[in-house]
Amino acid sequence: MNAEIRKKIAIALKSLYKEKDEILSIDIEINRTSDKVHGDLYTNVAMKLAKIVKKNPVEIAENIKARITLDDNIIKIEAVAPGYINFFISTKNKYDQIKKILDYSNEFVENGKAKKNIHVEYVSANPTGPLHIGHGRGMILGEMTAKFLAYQGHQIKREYYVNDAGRQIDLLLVSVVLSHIGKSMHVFVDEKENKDGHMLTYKGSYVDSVALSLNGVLKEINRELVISFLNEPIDSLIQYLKERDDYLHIRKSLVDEILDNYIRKDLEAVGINFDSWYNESELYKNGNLDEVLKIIKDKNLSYTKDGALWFKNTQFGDDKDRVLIKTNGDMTYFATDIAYHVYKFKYHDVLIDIWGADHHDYAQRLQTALKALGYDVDTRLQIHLVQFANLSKSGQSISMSTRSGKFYPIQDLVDEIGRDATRFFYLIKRKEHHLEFDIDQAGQENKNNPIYYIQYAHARITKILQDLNDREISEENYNNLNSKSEIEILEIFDRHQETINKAVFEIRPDIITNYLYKLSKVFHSYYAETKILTENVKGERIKLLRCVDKIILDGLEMLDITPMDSM
RNA sequence: GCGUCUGUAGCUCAGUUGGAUAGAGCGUUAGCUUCCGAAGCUAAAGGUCAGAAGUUCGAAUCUUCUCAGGCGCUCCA
Repeated sequence: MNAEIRKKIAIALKSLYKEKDEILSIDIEINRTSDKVHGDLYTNVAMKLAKIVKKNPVEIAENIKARITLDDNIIKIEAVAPGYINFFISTKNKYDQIKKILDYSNEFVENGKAKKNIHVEYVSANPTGPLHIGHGRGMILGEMTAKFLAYQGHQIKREYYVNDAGRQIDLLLVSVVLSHIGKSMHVFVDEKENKDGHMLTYKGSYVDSVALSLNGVLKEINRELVISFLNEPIDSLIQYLKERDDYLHIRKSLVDEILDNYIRKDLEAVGINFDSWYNESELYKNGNLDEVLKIIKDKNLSYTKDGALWFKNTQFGDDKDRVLIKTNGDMTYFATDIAYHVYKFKYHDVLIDIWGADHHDYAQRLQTALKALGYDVDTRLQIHLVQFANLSKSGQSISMSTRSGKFYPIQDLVDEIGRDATRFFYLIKRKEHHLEFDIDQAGQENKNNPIYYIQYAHARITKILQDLNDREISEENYNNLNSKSEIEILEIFDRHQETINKAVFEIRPDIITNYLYKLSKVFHSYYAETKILTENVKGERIKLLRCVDKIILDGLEMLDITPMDSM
């Protein structure tokens, strides 16, 4: 409808101001009125024009109005102060929405738009323990990003980057070794000195189970020798482990154990899927890392100082230069991440990283480095930062640390409130906003819980359609759909297409959660005031319900949430 | 201190590209079951859109400053 009106106005403008390009190129906005008194749609184009042609906006509005003819759809036009042009749309047009919605399917592909090969990386939590609720938001938003991009018609690869070669793995390894020799609670001297109470080793109870599973792999480790390292800084023990012939084998077993028994299961519980898993250690093996470091050196983007290799970040506006290779020879994440992205660039048009907002600074650093290496970062790399979720339970905010073992596993959340509520609540707000996630509310089975409320709408409709059986249904007479809530529902229908499209193209699942909630609200209201299964069931009402149900089902499918026919 | 995200009702949030009188839910208060699922519905009260200035015919929306909160500012990841 908007497009039709826009076209009519454009024609009117052309006849009014044929010679002026400035006017003809003006963006004609058609919006929904906030009050029915003003009709259904309005445009402010006359007020915009007033500035250009220096005339009274109401007069302009009148002129435009005079050049637009009424038809089946537009039954009345008015030009009012301070310059709005209001359009009154026929009920016939509104009822056409019902057919459109019943014919609709989740298809969004815009013709003529270039389809790209896009790599989406998300979660990528260190394989050092179970995933917890702090990972939840990035997990689900990552999955939705990939899904919506696929809806847009792009070719998507969803990848989990496994940091299987960094220091965290070595620290976890030490923790497991300690458990293996029965010294789980040991605290190293450098941990004791750590004033902020920062643990180096992992203290979660899962460490003991992992140690148990790795019993065979660890059996060659000499208990007495390990104990002799306990009164030294932790790096002495790490050094010893790294020098062992079986180090790589042990490390791989450890990472596999964590991935297979924890992370993959956690992801499965929430319904997160990956096409591929890429190991950081690959970058060492296949020479990508060395290659990138060589290019950096050749381009004179690095220098050596204090025994470390530094990237010249300050040349590109950063506060300070950043270390690539530490004095002890270890790579920083910065170095391996550059190599990983260079690798990804080889095979994909666009890279998307879904990261926590705490990586903001780091994101810029990485972009700077890749730009310096000559990549078109502005068009080919998007780093989506996801703000933190503050989860609370019983009024208490939950804080977490994998290291100290104090965390709330995502598995527990799923067990408690279910997979679908978990997904829904993480999606309720746009990623740029902080999210308050009240676990008590998400677990409730009443109207306080939006996902429950939406599911309930679907269940009620399902029940009615089931009970319909052999009842007599009258032919649809859409003119009867004129109660307050029926009109309201029709208006929500009218917004359907643009809402879903906006959600998909702006990658905003929150728009869908919101829309479904509003629709459900009006539906429940309608349900309470109108009895559907009367003696002679009105066909138009059944059509209306089918539409509501279809929108809910389509929406839930987009969010990968399972509808419940009964609850 | 610097960077960044945020600030709308007691709480959690919508608010379309700047448009007409600022919108929900929770909570509070008052009501609604011979009837399709009351796991629900209706209504009332509740606002200096953090504050100030600016741009504009018009600002919750744009600009600047101030204040408050989250996150980051390691040879951590």
